[in-house]
Amino acid sequence: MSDLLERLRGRGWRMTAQRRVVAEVLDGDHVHLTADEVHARAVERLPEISRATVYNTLGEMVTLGEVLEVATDGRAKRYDPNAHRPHQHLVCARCGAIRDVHPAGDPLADLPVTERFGFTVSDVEVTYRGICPSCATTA
Amino acid sequence: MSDLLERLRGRGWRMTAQRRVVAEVLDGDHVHLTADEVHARAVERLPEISRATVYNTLGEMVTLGEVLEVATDGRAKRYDPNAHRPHQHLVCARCGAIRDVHPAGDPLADLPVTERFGFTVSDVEVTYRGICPSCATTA
DNA sequence: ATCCTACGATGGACTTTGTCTAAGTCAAGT
DNA sequence: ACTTGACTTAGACAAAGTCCATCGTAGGAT
Repeated sequence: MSDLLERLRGRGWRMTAQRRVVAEVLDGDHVHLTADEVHARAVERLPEISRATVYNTLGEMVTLGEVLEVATDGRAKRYDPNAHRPHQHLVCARCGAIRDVHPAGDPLADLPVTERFGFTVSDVEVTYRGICPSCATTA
Repeated sequence: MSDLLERLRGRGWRMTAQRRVVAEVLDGDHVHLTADEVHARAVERLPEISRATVYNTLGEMVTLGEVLEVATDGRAKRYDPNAHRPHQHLVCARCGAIRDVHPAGDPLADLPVTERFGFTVSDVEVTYRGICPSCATTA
C-alpha cells in the first residue's frame, strides 16, 4: 500500500507513529501539500503530533530524495511525493492549483555550455503559469 | 544613467526621494537583491527610509512590469531589474549565487496541449541548479 | 520479556519575511 | 503659497520555519 513507507523502511529508518502518519498523509492523495496542511491532516490521526516533528520528518524525506520540495509561489513550500518520476509543474496564477506535467524534450539540454558560466548544472525546475479552467469560467 | 528611473518617471510616477533611492539601488549592480538587502543599501543613502516603503515600492515596480520577482529558494524573494529581456536563472545550490541565462528554444512550446489540462498557459519560469566554479574549488 | 540508550518527539521561544494600519509628511497642480 | 491626496513612517501583526532543552520510546542487547 504505502509505497513511500516501504522505501523509507528499507533505508533503515526508525519507524515511529509520527513518521508513519506523515508518510501516509503525503502518499495518500497526490496533491501538493504545504507543511502546515500535512500537519493538519496528521493531527486528525495522531492529535498530539507537533509541528516541529512534521517539519523534521518532511526535511528528512527530502534529504533522502523520497520527496521533493516545490516553491511555486513565494509562500509556503509544498511537498511532492512523486520524486521518482521526473516532472514539472503547472500552476494556476489565480487559485494556486498545481498539476504535474511532462514537457517534451530535456530542458537541461537547452542550456548551451556558453551559458553555464563554469557551473556544474545538475538539475532544472520548470514552472508553467496560467489560468485553470475553473478559474477561467468564474470570471 | 538610471534607465529604470526614466521609465518610471515616464509613467507619471510621483517622484520621491525614497522611490528614487530604491530604483537606483536596484538598477545599480545587476545582482538579484532581496527586499531586505535593498532596504539595507537604501538606508546607506537615506537613513530614515522604512522597510514598508521599500516593500511598497518594489511591489509597485513589479506591478508596473519594470521589475521581476524571482523565488529561487523557499526564502526571501529577489528582485530583478532586467525585466525587459526574457531570461531564466542559474542558481548555485551551495552559495545561492544567481546568474541570468538564455536557454535555446522556447520552453512554453515544449508543453504539449495534452499536458495543459485546459489551462491557459501564459508564462514559464525555468531555474537551473548546480554548483558554481568558486564553490566547486573550495571543496 | 525486560532493560538501556541513543534517536526521535515535544512545545514553546525565537527568527525571518512580509503585510497592515493610523497618523504624519510632502510633491505637484492651481 | 496653498491644498490635497498620494506617499511615508513606526510599530504591531502574521505566516512560515528553526532551534533547543527536555521527555519518551523503538529496537537491539541481555
